[in-house]
Amino acid sequence: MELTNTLTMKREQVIPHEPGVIRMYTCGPTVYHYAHIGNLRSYIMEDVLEKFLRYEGFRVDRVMNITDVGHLSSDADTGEDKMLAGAKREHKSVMEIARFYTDAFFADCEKLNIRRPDTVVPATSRIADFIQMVQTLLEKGYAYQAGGNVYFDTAKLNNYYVFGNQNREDLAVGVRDTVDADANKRSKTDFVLWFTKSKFEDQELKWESPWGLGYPGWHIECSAISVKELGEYLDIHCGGIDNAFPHHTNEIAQSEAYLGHPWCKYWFHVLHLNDARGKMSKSKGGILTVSTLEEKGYDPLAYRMFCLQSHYRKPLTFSYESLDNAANAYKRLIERVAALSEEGEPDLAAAQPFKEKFLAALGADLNTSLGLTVLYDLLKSDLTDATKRYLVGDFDQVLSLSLLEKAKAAAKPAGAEVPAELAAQIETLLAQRAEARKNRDWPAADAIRDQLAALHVVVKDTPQGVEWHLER
RNA sequence: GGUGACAUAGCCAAGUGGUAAGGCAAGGGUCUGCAAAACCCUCAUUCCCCGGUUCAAAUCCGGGUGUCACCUCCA
Repeated sequence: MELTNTLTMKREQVIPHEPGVIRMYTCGPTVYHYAHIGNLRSYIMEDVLEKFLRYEGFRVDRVMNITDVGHLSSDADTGEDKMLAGAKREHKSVMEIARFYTDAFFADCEKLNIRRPDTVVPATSRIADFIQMVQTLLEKGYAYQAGGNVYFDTAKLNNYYVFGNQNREDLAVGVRDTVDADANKRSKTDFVLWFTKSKFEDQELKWESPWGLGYPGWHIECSAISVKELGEYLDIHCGGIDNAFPHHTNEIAQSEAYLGHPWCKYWFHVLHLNDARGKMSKSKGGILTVSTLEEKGYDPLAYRMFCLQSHYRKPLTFSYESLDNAANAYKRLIERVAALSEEGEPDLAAAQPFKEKFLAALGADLNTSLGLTVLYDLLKSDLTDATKRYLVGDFDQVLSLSLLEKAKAAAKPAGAEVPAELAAQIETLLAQRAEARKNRDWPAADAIRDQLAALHVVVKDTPQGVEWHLER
């Protein structure tokens, strides 16, 4: 398949280091708060990428870290550790917070059909590896100690700014005056590998190291975990676009200095979900979570549909109007699938051209919007229902919209999940309505239908008789 | 100030030189006591603006405008 590689800003054919195997790393969440739906957009698109690569026949080894320590809200003394701030806010220990929000994150992922990566590594479980990597960087001359901390020396690199055409001078000029400089740094772009001089006296989590009691910088974990779990050559590194600089830039600096050779070939960055005010972010507040959507009556998978309708390389603006579009489209899609007969055997030969179109759509820089169009084309085609169902299931391995499952649930006989008491009430009302209709007492019949509607019962008068089902 | 991305109907969106996919919404129709559902039909002479290249441009080039992001922690 082809992907836009942020490193080159070009669409490139993905050719893994080892044929047939894709090694994929994803920056996981910092677990100090609930993930918002903007965060989740990235994870949805990465999930589609992973599943599509599998669909194409690759073995995909995927690793994700969980940032549960040392993620500073700024690089200077005014900063605060996010984990610590979360713990303080909720009067819990840092580890309690980490566990709680890690679980919450994966619960949200499950609702969105995001597959949990094979390997999930909390940063705090790999401190020894971080120390070893920092040690090696010091030995190789890429790091220095100052003011009690260990810093990466970006001046040792020929090409530090790997994404885009920025240069040191421009960044120096552009620095915002609200950001305090760290006097220990030899140059502005240097970053901390290991802290011993904690700015936070009450920092809970500290570990012994050759440089004293302290904790890791926030870039080292991804490099160390990735190299250990996936080896010296990484194929695809994923993350939100905001991580390109400085986080991914620093990861590349560390990893390549440590390994002594190029490290990761493809960088997959998902652009942001914005709202009317701009980027949705935890630090700005006013975030939307999966729970928020559920409370408003949306199926989380309607949000997945919303994301799939758009391209990962484009900023997406969230609005309830757009989400309603997607939710309607999703609902109607399920209805169309539910209407397909389950009889017969699929005609695989007839299905093949659609599979190829789907492969071509997703293979072209993960064009999920076009992939969805292939799905609509197939539903409109003159294929047999069995073949259509087969293709829907096949595509859904990648799209993960639970189309067949939802369709099956939608097709369940009326009353299947209705408590007996309610069912009896409904039956009584239906009988009364039938009587009223028989007597051509339309106002009474409509009034009863309104009563049923209040119970979330939708009534249909078909030539075969009266049908009803619960509102979804 | 620097860097980058994006700009297609009411909304989401495809399209990468050959004459504007698809979805949602909307309007009309069939069906219905009326609805709902389903089905059928309609819905961008035009792709932010101005120039240029070309037989041909939404697509390429030049110049504008606008929006967003990054250069602090963020997916």
